[in-house]
Amino acid sequence: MKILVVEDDRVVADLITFTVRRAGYEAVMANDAVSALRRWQEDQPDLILLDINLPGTPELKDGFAICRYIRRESDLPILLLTVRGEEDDIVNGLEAGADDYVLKPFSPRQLVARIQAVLRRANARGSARQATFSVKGLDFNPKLREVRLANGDVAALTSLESRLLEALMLNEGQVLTIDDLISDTWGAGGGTSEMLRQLVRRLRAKVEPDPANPRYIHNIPGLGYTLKIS
Amino acid sequence: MKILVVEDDRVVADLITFTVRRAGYEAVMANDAVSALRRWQEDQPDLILLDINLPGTPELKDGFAICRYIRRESDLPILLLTVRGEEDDIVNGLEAGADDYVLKPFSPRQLVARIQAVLRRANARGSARQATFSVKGLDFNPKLREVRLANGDVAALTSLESRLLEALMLNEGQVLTIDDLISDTWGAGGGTSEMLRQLVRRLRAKVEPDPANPRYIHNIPGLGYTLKIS
DNA sequence: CAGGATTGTCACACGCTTATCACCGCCCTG
DNA sequence: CAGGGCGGTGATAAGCGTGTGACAATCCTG
Repeated sequence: MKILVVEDDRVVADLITFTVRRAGYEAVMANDAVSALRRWQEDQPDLILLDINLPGTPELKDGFAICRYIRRESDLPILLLTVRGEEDDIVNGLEAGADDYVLKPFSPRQLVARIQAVLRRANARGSARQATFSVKGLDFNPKLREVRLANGDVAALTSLESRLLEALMLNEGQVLTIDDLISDTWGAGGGTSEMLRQLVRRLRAKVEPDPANPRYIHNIPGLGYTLKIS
Repeated sequence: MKILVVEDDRVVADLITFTVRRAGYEAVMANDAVSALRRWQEDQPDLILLDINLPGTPELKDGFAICRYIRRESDLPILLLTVRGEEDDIVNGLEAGADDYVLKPFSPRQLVARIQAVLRRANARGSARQATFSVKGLDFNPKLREVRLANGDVAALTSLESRLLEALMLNEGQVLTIDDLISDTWGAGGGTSEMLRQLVRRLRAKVEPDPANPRYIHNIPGLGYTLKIS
């Protein structure tokens, strides 16, 4: 179990990492918003301890933004660190998608208890949901970023390909517009339609038995793409 | 947005309904398991606030049973009300299919925040369901822009064909004038009657078993077209 | 630093969609 | 019966969206 600790105050951060490590978790640290997102993507933690008050760039002003961003991308459990008395922070944070909160200052035992509770909850939630999407003939494991094709072959996807396929599989049978797919894959205002076309092409090359006659990823001219069988 | 509040303690129940109503939701109350299921079926709420400790019949001993039952039947979001300290309840409830939990006693704002969070998540999940028109022998999915014919064939429609068919299906049995159809398909002041004739022709070619003797799309001379069977 | 994988950019060709023109048959009416 | 409105049919060309190939830029890794 890996925990990402996002906290700008070095002293508090060290205290937290010490605590969680003693409780048997692996700890990764980040001291501002940007490095937090970076660590999140690279280290793939199982839980995030997120300080609300963060120094950061204007567009990622505070922890709420990170909260929302991460919540859009995954169902990773997020535990907020808030200062006692700031109830607005708690409400805002929960609205932004956080799972629970811990008041600073906190006792180590309390912190560990919350972490365990949230992890257990996420576990219950996740076991109900499927960790691996599968459409007929296509098994997709987003964590490993692998698809098992109908013929048994396993194809490794790149990060972008994986995101695109996940977006398509989450909405199997319904049409996603170009803009939807772009923001799902690159984030808000990230990519262009040209980039999407290339990405679709590359994903098809890995996933479709005959990329020229797609069986899964179909284009709806003027609208976007959809994932369906045959 | 309608919320079903299942809570046996009259005082707590009143407090909850007061809170959710002030937040702009409609509230329906049930004070035991049986009436909860009854309200669930009759009032078709959008979310259920479910107290775990309920007095009830043996086979519906507690909230978990209701949780499982409702979860089997629908994907209605369920928010548990649990007493602080009973952590087992939370885990059991989440495993039984609940979406989230709120600890009693709770602050009104926290309750509302949780409700909004759960609704947002359910909304993202449920938008996957597709609306599909169907007239006898014709199944039309406007999102995918495809029709399944009586013989099982699936025909892909173009953007304009899809709009025309949608207009016709929305007004099945009624006569739509040329101008109505033009503005429905091309927008205000967009097309000509000649263009409509061509479009009808192409749509018939895809949808009618015998385009020369239309079974679905009929012309009413001097008026326009109508969609009806045989 | 080299080399590969990943990702972004450009250019082009094909195919489908759609608009427009032309023609024919039908019904109605003067 | 002639003529005109109306609707069905065919063919054609313009236009756009999409697929594709090649290449450059970037990131990551040994």
